[in-house]
Amino acid sequence: MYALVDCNNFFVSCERLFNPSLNDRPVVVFSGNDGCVIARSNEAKALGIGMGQPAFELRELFEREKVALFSSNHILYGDISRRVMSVLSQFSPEVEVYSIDEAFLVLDGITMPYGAEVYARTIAETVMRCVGIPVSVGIAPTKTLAKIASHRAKKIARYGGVCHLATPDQQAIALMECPIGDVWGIGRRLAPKLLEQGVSTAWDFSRLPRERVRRLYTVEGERTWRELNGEVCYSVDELPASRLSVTVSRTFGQAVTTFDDVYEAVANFTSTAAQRLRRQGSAAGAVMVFVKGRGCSPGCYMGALQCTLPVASDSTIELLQYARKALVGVYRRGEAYKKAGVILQHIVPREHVQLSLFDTVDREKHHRLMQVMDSVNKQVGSKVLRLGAESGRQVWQAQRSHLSPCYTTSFSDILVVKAHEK
DNA sequence: TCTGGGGTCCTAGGACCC
DNA sequence: TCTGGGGTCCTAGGACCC
Repeated sequence: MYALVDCNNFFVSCERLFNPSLNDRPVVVFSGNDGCVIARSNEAKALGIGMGQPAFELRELFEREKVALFSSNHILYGDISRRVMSVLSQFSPEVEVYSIDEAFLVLDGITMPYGAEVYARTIAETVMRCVGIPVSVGIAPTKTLAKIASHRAKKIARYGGVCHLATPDQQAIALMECPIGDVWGIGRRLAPKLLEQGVSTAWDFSRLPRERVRRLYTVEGERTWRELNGEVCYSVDELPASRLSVTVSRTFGQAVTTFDDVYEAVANFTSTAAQRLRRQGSAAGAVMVFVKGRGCSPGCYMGALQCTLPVASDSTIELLQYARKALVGVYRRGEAYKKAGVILQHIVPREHVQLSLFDTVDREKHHRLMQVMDSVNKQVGSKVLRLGAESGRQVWQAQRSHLSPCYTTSFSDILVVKAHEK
């Protein structure tokens, strides 16, 4: 039995946590550069604001309805997420952190004297009391069904935030009421295709012959089919798998033209990516740099170039040398750039790095230096120690006009409670 | 004019080996 | 008309997730 715990309107809930005046008001959180809406309060959803909708389309509505606007504050959301996950780990020895706002819990073998539903309510109440974030809980025999259950927990008021699909009858009803496009694993492409064939609900899909599903929608489609029919195909992964690639990319706050400015951005991205690489104990065998010009395709310049390292590395210094080479290859004078990114590829565990007879780099020295940088930055603040190439005019930095304070991670941002004197 | 960022898996087809 | 059998690796494209 699996429980899916899903935070309600997570980014908005994080903003509300330290700013209760936002309760009952429409609130939205923007993507990077304040470009799109990526989180909405229920009040904002009711106004018809869509997920991913561009901000410029909504300017009038924001004004008229007095919508509270926020730039993404991922430092805050990440910290609150860790707290939620830490509370959840008290309720099951097997927890899979599936995303920043969701986790699967294995409930098998847990003593639940009042049953799974009461247990789920206790989970939700505890998260609310300890962290202050509202969550919905769905319980079912497979992850895909648990997803549907949590959906219902959120959508249907009488469930009060908890939905347990315990019996085959309850599961069948839930499937019949679940539009095919809402099924985990059926996306934007497959849903219209299935609708054309008269498959409009999860139930319809689960009734298709298995061989046909396999033939038309490959093994992934078949797994979804089996999960809907109660057969476990996806188990819980407690340890996050080591990444096969690490990407850091950003849209610039304004168009950037000079090589030095683009390089400064690439240096920052490489540094962040390399730090993520070291955190998982890996080294990368190749660096890819891509840039995108201003405007829309076609006609907008796009370039990407990969550089292979002679020996896989996790050193920011070394990776940046190759990133620079790649950038030199794709950079075109006179072009105005709106976005750039760095992708670390051919990732291997650090201890499995294939050495080279002709290697001239003192890897031990690099490694010790990176360790010092990482530990200092962890204690004192990210990028306090950095490469010179990362500092400069910072003209590429994103627009973030509606950023909230880092209430929980920065001393200067901690809320001050004032005592009013009479 | 203005539209995010970060991932994974699967398949088909081409190129190659014996 | 008939034309072996078995494999690997790589890439592009398509699909999905949050």
